[in-house]
Amino acid sequence: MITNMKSLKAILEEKGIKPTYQRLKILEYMSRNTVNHPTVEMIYEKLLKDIPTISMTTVYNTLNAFLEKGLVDAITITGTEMRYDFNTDSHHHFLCKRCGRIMDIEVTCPFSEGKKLQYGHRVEEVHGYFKGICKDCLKDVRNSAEESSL
Amino acid sequence: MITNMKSLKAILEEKGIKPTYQRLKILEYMSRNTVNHPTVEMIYEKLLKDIPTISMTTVYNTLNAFLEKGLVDAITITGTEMRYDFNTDSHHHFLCKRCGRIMDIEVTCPFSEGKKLQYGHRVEEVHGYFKGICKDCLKDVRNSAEESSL
DNA sequence: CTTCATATTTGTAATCATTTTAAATATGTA
DNA sequence: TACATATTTAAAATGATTACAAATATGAAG
Repeated sequence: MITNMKSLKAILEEKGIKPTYQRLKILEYMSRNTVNHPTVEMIYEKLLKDIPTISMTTVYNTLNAFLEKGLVDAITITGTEMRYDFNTDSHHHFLCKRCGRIMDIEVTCPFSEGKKLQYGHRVEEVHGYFKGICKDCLKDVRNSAEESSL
Repeated sequence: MITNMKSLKAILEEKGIKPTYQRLKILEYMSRNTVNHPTVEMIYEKLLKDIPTISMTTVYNTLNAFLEKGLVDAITITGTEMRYDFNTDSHHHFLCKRCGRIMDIEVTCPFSEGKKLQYGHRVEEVHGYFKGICKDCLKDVRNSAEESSL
């Protein structure tokens, strides 16, 4: 787990991205929030506390730069806004329709491998996700049902 | 393959959707265009020729109704606009970054089955897609390379 | 065939995520 | 210190989608 400023700086330099304060802070945020798959808005709102002058545009530009260099992945799963993922290792996601959380899912199969595609297309990206009701929400629903039947 | 007005009407009635002219035409379009995964715009532009008064809103409303009743699937793959699919059988997609075409992909594995998810979540939807360069575009690229080396 | 209630369609305006643009600011170098 | 370049910023533009309200169609009751 890489969380200190020094190695974040090294990561950016390695990718040929000038390590400005904003970029370091955005990368730091991403590296520390690997479970919530944040939106631009979420990142922006959080960084406002440290950098009161930061703009949405900077967050957008920075994430697009990170994306190009493979520092983050972009995931379109909610249908409304882009989610970003610091974990660029091959994995899939689960979106809970009730609480809205996005969780990582590990699946190994011809789909997640991608390469075995027989159609002659050159596969560059593999995206997989599920939608449904997450474990925790299922528990909540059960609890509510119990309450209402008292 | 269901393409005549009569059975389209039956499909709508079966789902409790009143078979208006617009809805029949939209369903007809969907049933006849199973390979291009159209946008709302594409459907709208085509139907304008038959129904000069049709509105975008009607196409949106109708597709949302179809979606709710499971007559079509919605796929978010380009990141910019929703694509609709008349084929609601479990399958995945390939988006060509060069020509923009979306092709059907058949894959059978734990991911496409969905059910085998070990995390305790209730899976209601399975979405999978690849991005890359399609077979035909790869050929084009090769041909261009040959030309430029003449 | 009229009247009325309801559903559908339509056009316009609003919304929301994202991109574009241009000015302001910061950075690095001569 | 001065200048060229990159970055950040705010504001405006864009584009897909939804909300809204008026117009139109539909279907049943008298």
